[in-house]
Amino acid sequence: MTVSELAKRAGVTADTIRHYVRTGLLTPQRDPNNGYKRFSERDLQHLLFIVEAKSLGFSLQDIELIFEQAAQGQSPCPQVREIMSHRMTEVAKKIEAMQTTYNRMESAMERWKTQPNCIPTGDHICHLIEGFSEGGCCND
Amino acid sequence: MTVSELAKRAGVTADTIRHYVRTGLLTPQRDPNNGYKRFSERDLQHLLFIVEAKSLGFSLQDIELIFEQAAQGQSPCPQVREIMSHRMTEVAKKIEAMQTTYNRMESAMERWKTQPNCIPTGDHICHLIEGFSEGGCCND
DNA sequence: CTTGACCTGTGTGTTACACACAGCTTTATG
DNA sequence: CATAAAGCTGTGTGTAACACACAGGTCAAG
Repeated sequence: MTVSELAKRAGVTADTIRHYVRTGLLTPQRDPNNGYKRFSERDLQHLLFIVEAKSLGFSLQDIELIFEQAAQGQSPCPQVREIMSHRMTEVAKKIEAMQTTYNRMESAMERWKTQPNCIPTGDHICHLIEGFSEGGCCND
Repeated sequence: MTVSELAKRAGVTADTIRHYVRTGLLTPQRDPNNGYKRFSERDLQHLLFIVEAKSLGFSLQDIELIFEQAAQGQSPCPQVREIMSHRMTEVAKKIEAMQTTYNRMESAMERWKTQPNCIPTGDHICHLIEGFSEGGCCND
């Protein structure tokens, strides 16, 4: 398989695959004629694994670790469980942070409805943002 | 002010400030004696603006745009409103995607409780992940 | 054989900083 | 005053996971 054939079969872009090859997650052979990457069925299997693991929140580094474990004939399952709980708390934190930001954005938008545009005076840049926490407005 | 003094007054790290300087968001003078960055009160004001805008979901590029507008004496407010609504849909999408991932993670963890560890056979890498969507288990 | 369409590998850009590191400053001490 | 330790500085580079640009190679049609 070439890069684009593999990409089509796995539902990812060719660039994604190239990225995985560059970082060593996939190790295709090379066509001696033109230097093109040549992928096997096993490579496809690995790629599908990557896609699924990513959808479960694993990072590419996590996945590389799992591959290494498995390549040594060792069960990656204990690591998988451990990494997963790490990632879960991480993701939870990120969601919370983004939600906090989103809430701030909503309340800003709400307040801005009643605030006019203002011209920078040199003392301030944009009253919509500046002193938003304190509730100031350019016409106060 | 030096970098670290400014950092302390704004509650950010010195590296953050150095980053803003490198990208042109802050433009301190230089101490002719030692080449150190020298910040003014106006720089502090700009930095505080950056911090606040970031907490409202603006990117550094957005903020640079706002600075440019204001520097030309034009009101950045219309742009600010427009960018904000862009960013809000972006953030909402991200939150949704992460929430989806999180839900998948939760259900994976739940299912894994009853699944034993398995040893890679060459046909598979980790049954916990592989075929998770189909509900397979290494002992099926 | 040539034209055009498509595909390839490699190099670089993206976001918002954190870290490493050699060298300069400042402070404490003798 | 000399010196050594502690701290601070600027610059260079690394991070995650790709996307994009681009010069050149490949393939089918004519």
